[in-house]
Amino acid sequence: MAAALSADVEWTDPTCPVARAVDLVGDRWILLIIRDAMDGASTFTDFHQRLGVARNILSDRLRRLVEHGILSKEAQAVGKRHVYALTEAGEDLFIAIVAMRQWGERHAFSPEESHSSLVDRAGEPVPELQLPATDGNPLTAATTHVRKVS
Amino acid sequence: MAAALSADVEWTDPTCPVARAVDLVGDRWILLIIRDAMDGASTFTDFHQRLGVARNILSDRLRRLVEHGILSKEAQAVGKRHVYALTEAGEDLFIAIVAMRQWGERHAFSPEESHSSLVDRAGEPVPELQLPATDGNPLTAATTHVRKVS
DNA sequence: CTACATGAGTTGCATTTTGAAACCATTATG
DNA sequence: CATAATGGTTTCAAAATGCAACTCATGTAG
Repeated sequence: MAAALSADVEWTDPTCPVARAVDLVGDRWILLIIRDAMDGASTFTDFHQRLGVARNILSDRLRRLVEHGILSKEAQAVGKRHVYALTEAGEDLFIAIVAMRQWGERHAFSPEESHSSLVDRAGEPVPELQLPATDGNPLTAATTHVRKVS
Repeated sequence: MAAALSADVEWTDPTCPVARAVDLVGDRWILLIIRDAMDGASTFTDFHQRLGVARNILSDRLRRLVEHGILSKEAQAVGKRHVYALTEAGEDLFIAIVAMRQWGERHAFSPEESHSSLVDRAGEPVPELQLPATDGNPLTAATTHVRKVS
């Protein structure tokens, strides 16, 4: 498990993994870039067309993601020049994106609105994430706490 | 499951739950506010001291979170005046925050750095989130895809 | 070979958002 | 009564964002 970061980052809160994650990927466009990368987008134009983000901003975000080891950028010999691909660290954001998606499905749509959904290869809906304790009941914010570093 | 939103939002991508979630909570300070709310922060001063965010920005984010039904704001009779608390929709972000935390633990720390950790009431570390398919293997971006709305 | 199109950006501003500091209004507290 | 704490708002400078236009390299049709 290599570190995702080669460039130096000014951490908001150096001992908190949530804060470090937010420093790296807690940006509106970055999260949507990763969503689209997981859905098959791979070139600058892919991302630009899907997101409708300004080109300079897209350029900046792609560069930062490559610097931080979340995307890789490879030159292709023929045809399309550059291909962005998720690194292992980028692929590993899958659970986080799914968590966002499932929260959005539950809380950002009214009952009569329809939305896209995530399905497996058989076309079956992906199940809901949960965090079972050893006793089987789901853990929540109320049943857990942060143990600060010593 | 009531909708989280009372105020109108300009959705970046109205049919995508990830995009709607990002529109509501995909902001650096918002995610850290929710983290701290889950860790016991409840007043303006709590959040300000923990985050070190500018007061006007904090004020704006708290207002937006209340507008969108993620936090509630209640006046207290005696002592501290206002108390912010997570609504049901806010509590339900627990899994998403944990996903961010676990990704951060895996990819934003070098081996020799230490970080805070999330433990249950018994002091046991919270297990890693995963998304098992019906066959038992974890689902990934490669084994799932987005089915667009019809 | 020339003209045009495509991909992947960069540059130059105008607008927006952010951040820091100061200010303000209401309770408490000595 | 003077002072402090709480929960903000205002002001203004600096940074980030967004849009349009420009660049530059390759590929493609005539």
